[in-house]
Amino acid sequence: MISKKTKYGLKALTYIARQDEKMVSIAHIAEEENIPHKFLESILLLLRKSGFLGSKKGKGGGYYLLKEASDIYMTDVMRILEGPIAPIACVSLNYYEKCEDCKDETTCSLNKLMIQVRDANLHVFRNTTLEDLK
Amino acid sequence: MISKKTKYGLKALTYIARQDEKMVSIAHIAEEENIPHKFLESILLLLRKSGFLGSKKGKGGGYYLLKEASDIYMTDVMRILEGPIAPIACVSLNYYEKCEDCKDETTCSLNKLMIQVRDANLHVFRNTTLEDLK
DNA sequence: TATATTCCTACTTATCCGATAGGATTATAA
DNA sequence: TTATAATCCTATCGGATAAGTAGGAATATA
Repeated sequence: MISKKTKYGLKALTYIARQDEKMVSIAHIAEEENIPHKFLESILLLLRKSGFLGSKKGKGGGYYLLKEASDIYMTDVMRILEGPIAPIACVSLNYYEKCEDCKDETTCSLNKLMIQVRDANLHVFRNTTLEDLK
Repeated sequence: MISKKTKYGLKALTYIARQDEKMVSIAHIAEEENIPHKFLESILLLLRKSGFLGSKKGKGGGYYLLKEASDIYMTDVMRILEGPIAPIACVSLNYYEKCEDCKDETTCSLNKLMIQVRDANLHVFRNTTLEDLK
């Protein structure tokens, strides 16, 4: 199950993507999408620092997409918002960690299943961009 | 990411499935698979109450599979150990819950993506049984 | 100068995960 | 009968993480 952070983040990105060219404020998105204002603020800050969004301070300011929606892949967004796409760290491509209790990962009974799950999810996320959510 | 409960549960089930007919004790599995004894105890209790395992108390007792490994589907095991297979409750088949912040689920921008993820995972779990993990 | 925005750090609160404690119950076998 | 070895059961605990909040600093506009 994805976190609320991820859900809110995806909704906000979609909302911004729908407003071509225009700047969108946190307050506006929070209102329209029923997201707690301060929580959304921290999420958009993260998305800006991760290179998805640009921002403008001051009156009339807000957020905007730095790339075309069709160039923003769910693989990248999910990794920032939710973390690993793999169901377990020992088969993660981007967040790999050794399994503590396992003697040998390659012969672990879970290995094959976990890789299948990872790849199934990767397939979906690699073939979906923000454009598809609009 | 799956919980340790799920990981340990799957490993334990696999271990039991490998011992044809024989009873296996918590202590034995805990030792072999490097799982904390008391934690494993609670997991096996759950799996027994959920109908996957039978048990026998007292000296020489332990756990055993109630069905053939090839009849134990990952869909069922995962739902007990990990909960919903869907990435979000509002598209869950077995753990459905209404989305709070959403006006209309069917027109929600996340809906299609979440269903795709759900189905991708379902496909893997429906086509994997405990036999495949042995 | 008033106002509206983002930026930033820290904090709080609640929930869940992982693990443990301690004994009750039950079966085996010496 | 008794010692032993197992599951059964309920409760609890510490720490991490999730979700959300506070409060002001910085910046841009009109």
